[in-house]
Amino acid sequence: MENIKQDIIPECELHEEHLDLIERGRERLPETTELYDLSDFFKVFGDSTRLGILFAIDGAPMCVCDIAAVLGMTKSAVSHQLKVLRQNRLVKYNKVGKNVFYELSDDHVRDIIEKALEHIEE
Amino acid sequence: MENIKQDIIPECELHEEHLDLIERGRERLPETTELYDLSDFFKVFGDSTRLGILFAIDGAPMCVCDIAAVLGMTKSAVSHQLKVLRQNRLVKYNKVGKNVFYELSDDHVRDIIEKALEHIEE
DNA sequence: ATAACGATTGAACAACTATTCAACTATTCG
DNA sequence: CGAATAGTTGAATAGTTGTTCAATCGTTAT
Repeated sequence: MENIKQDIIPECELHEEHLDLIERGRERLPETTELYDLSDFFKVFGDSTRLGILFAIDGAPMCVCDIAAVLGMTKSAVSHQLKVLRQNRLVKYNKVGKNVFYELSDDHVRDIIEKALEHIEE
Repeated sequence: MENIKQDIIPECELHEEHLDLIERGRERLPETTELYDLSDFFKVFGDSTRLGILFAIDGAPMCVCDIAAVLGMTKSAVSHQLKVLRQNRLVKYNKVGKNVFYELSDDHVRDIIEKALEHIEE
């Protein structure tokens, strides 16, 4: 019975010829931790609820209740996602009485979303 | 027995006062489909394997086998992620004999990643 | 033809994520 | 104080996602 071909770290016939190509490819890779930070950052934008929140508060700070009203969601669901946005420093907040008003932390956020929209609308 | 307070679409005491705020928030929201397209787009970047592929092939086209060697992964795993990148038009490919060479589809991709890196490195 | 190789694919499984529900904190107001 | 309101949080659940494994497709070479 034959040894089943395992797919581990592969070397194709061009491997020897491509050794320097592979080496240069490896050099272009950021460090593992940076790669993870970067993908984590994008993950935050990869959810329509969180994006919705960012669009909603872009321009005028809003309280959780109003954000929830805009999106048609529960306060709880919105609050959970606001926590993610807070942890990633995409929003800042301001407590006034019983209400907490959220706004975009800076213009960077807007920039990134606009770049993506440009790419999509092609 | 009391009616348990449900959290449905909420109206806080400021609701009346905030009606126009909420209305303007709603106007800032893109259409639902656009919001989904946008978050789907970001989801593609929200995975370190896919980002790794994009960095690896940035500058020089590479075959699947070599990309796998750079990342230390199986061809299968890489191929699955290349499929996602293809479907989102972030890479284009070129078949040469038995090999398939992948490269970035345009400079937009680089731009978006750089913007994000700027934000992270703060 | 048939064997070998690069790449792709579908199914299965494990890990992760978003929403819901219920309980809880903090602030205001009677 | 006690009741009401805004918001947060943890646990549970349902849905999604990434990798592995095995099989398959397409091209090249014998």
